[in-house]
Amino acid sequence: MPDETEQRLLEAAGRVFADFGFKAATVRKILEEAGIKNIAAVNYYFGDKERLYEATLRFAFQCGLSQMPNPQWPAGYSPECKLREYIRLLAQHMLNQKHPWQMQLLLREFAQPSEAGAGVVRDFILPLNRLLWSILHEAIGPDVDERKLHLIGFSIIGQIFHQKIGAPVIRLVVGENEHDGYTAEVLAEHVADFSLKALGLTAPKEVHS
Amino acid sequence: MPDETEQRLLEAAGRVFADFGFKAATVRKILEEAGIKNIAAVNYYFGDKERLYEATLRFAFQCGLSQMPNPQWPAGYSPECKLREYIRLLAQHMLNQKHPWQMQLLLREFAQPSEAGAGVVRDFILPLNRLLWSILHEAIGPDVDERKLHLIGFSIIGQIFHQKIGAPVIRLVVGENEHDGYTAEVLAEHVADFSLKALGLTAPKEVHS
DNA sequence: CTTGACATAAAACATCCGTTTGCTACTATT
DNA sequence: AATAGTAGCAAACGGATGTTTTATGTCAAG
Repeated sequence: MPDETEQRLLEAAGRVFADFGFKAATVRKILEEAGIKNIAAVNYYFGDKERLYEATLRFAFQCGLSQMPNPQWPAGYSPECKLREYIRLLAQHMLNQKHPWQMQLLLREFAQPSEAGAGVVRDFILPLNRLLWSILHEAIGPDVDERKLHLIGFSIIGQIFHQKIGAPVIRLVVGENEHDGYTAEVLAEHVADFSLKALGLTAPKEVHS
Repeated sequence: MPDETEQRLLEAAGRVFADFGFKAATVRKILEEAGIKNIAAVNYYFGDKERLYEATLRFAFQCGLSQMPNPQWPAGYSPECKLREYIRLLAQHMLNQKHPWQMQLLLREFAQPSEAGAGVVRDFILPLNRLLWSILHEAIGPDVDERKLHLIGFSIIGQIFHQKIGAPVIRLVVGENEHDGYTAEVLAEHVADFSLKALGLTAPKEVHS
């Protein structure tokens, strides 16, 4: 089956690239991970290693990340609820990812965008920010400096990203025991509480706790 | 001069390791960067590439990061001011670093701790967190869940780390023009305002803006 | 049945990388 | 002056890696 091997190649490449980075990931390791004995498969299907990487990036984007929120809320939905839900969606999407390598790969490009990934990352990050900005705009009011709006957005996203990117170190700092309790739901609720209060918004659903 | 070359080797290794990561950084590239023609210098002074990496990590830590705050405030200093100052110190230290590769190297270990760097990173991150926790403890009161305290700390640190780690993407998102205005002072003030309000603390120095 | 395109397999190639080795120059000690 | 230790240098080695080439199998169209 022709395209089946190509698919396995992409998934295996995703895992290996995510684990080791572009340079440290070897073609032979990817092939072994994919269970393919044909050493020339990468060059046969993708030309060379670099184009395999680009394809893997695009694959990770289409497969797991373009399905992100873009939720359609009913008219009259309060901005507070929208914001809380946005945070919950983002946290769940980043932390409960079924295929962890997809997010790992994107985070690699996030910290050090390669030429290949700059466009892809921007296509993923920018809409995420635009949506958040529109919510914030609605929540705070129209008379806010645009730069302030951006900074608030980064403050919110930064809290979530930090929990994802820094997870290994955070685990060391608080101990495995406590860190196991850092589920997406717990983190989302904390970030939402923290951020909503920072914006001076009444926090809905704060009955419990 | 013997130790001079060793020093140049360490600094060059720092830059190259920070730029390319451990695997992609080659010994020959480091030597070229250091202006050393002796190909065996790395092995001569450090044994092998890996021990050079460890030494570089330790060097980066001692040279630029152990000088971080640990400030001694006068008695009676309000927790609000302490917190605001802590944020400003951390932001300045992370963003205004004279030798960018030091922070870059640490951030690499932050996202993907190697065996060599786990201890070093923890020695750098943990005291930072302990100090912040003590401030928060003082600011909020003794009757706060410890886990909540940790989460608040990560929310604050996460905002700053995100601005550092994600700088390339953030620059793409908001444009170079606006991003050039994201100085350490501006970011610190925003993060402090945001976080202090989230904690329900009165924000000092908020007269301007 | 033959042909030709496609997929797999395995060997081979050229390059790069970390490391080792042998050598030379210099310096301080005896 | 002779010796030992240190530092720099360049060639070379062994191994890994990306890629190319050649050979083999598969299968549908003519």
